[in-house]
Amino acid sequence: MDLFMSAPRGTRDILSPEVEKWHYLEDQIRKYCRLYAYSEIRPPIFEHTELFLRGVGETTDIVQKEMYSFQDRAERWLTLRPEATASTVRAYLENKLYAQPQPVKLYYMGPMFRYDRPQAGRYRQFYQFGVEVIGAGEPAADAEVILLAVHLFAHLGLKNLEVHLNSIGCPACRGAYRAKLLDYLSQHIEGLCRDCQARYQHNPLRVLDCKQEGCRGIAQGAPEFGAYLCAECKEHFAQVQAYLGDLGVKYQLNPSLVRGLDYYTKTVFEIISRELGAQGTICGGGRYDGLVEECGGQPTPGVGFALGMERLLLTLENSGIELPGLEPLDVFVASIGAGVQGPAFGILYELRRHSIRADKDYLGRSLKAQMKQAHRYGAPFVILVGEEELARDVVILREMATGKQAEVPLGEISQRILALMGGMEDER
RNA sequence: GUGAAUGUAGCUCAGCCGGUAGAGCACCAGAUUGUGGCUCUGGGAGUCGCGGGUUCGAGUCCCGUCAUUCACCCCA
Repeated sequence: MDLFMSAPRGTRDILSPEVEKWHYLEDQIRKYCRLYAYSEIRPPIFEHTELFLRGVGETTDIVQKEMYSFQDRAERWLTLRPEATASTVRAYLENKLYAQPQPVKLYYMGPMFRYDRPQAGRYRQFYQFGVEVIGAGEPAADAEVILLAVHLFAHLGLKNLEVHLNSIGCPACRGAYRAKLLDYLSQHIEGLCRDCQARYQHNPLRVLDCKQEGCRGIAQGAPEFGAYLCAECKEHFAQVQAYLGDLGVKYQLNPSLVRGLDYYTKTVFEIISRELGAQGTICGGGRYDGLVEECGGQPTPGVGFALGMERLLLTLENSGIELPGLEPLDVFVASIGAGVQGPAFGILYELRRHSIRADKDYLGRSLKAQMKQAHRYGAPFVILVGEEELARDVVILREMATGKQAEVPLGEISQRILALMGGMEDER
């Protein structure tokens, strides 16, 4: 196939019957956001590149090698958003949301873009749902955000998800810990893998998360961050855990959970599925108390998460959870003979005006073929429009399940079907 | 960015030591001309991912390329 005839690498088309599952998920997500009193924000898909450099952090993998950046005709540097927290914070400042009652609780849903090697559960254009609570530094806000995700997952029927929790402290205590860690690692530098020798330079905390045999051994002996958290961070983390514990949210402490974005402070968490292989993180997030200030605002705390829609769908599928698919048709209108096309089309419109989901054949096919089509669409009723009947101002109404047919006057079609559909509702 | 596997009809796949492509499902049509689900019969379909090489001849061997998948990396 010619290159231009296939979607770019790491992108794809989402079609029925999959798209109906997306609709369902999106509906449930909106329902839960409403329940938790979050309002939607729809930031632009691209932003000034500078926003991500400052917000996400110059040393992160996202900024260094995964951004889709380009210049527009006026030579502005723009970037397709790789995540939406930076945009949300920008919008918070630009729209002066700090002047509204705090905290501001927002959610977003939409495509993100990262130039990365595609893999199961990893795309270059992928969809995230995320929430942000800006203006609340209390541990309860951390707990609420985690609870929202956990609650939603439970509602969708997911079990056996792991909530991993850690605290990476504030700039003050992280600095102190970082110094200790660097000191320790410098004594074992020759034992680290090549990647970790690089991490030692720009993000030593990540060494703790390395999966290489040698690095793991060294990480085992590294000083524990927990011991270096300042009093405030320690107390904050303890309260987050207390809230979650009181609500019965199961979680596990994971000291090696670091996360790759620069803006995180204090609480970080991931929700992981074992059904996904290597890309097991469905949901990741944490607190970012320095980000608003970094973007030019007053010091303002924030906490949130992002959830990968494709990974969520994949986990649901691998867990054997069936999501609602394509809705069946209510009525199929079959026409017999070319002369009745006009009246058949009129009846179709009449049904639709009564909110009855209906369709007909458009290829001039045989009645037999039309019946097959009606069956395939799952229509419980078929209206047969024939010349003989039309001459007497009636049509035939066929109930597919039983094969029973009856003549119905033209003017009573919709009411008759609505009555029958109501009857079926009652039986459920 | 690194390593590996895969790439044949819409879908799932078969195709032996190289000899000019097959099955099932799906789709379409028919089985006394105005009726679905079962059955039967027939039909349309593929430049064997793309490009090059070896060979008398390549889906089958070699190289490149693109894509998918898996692992690394990273994260959603």
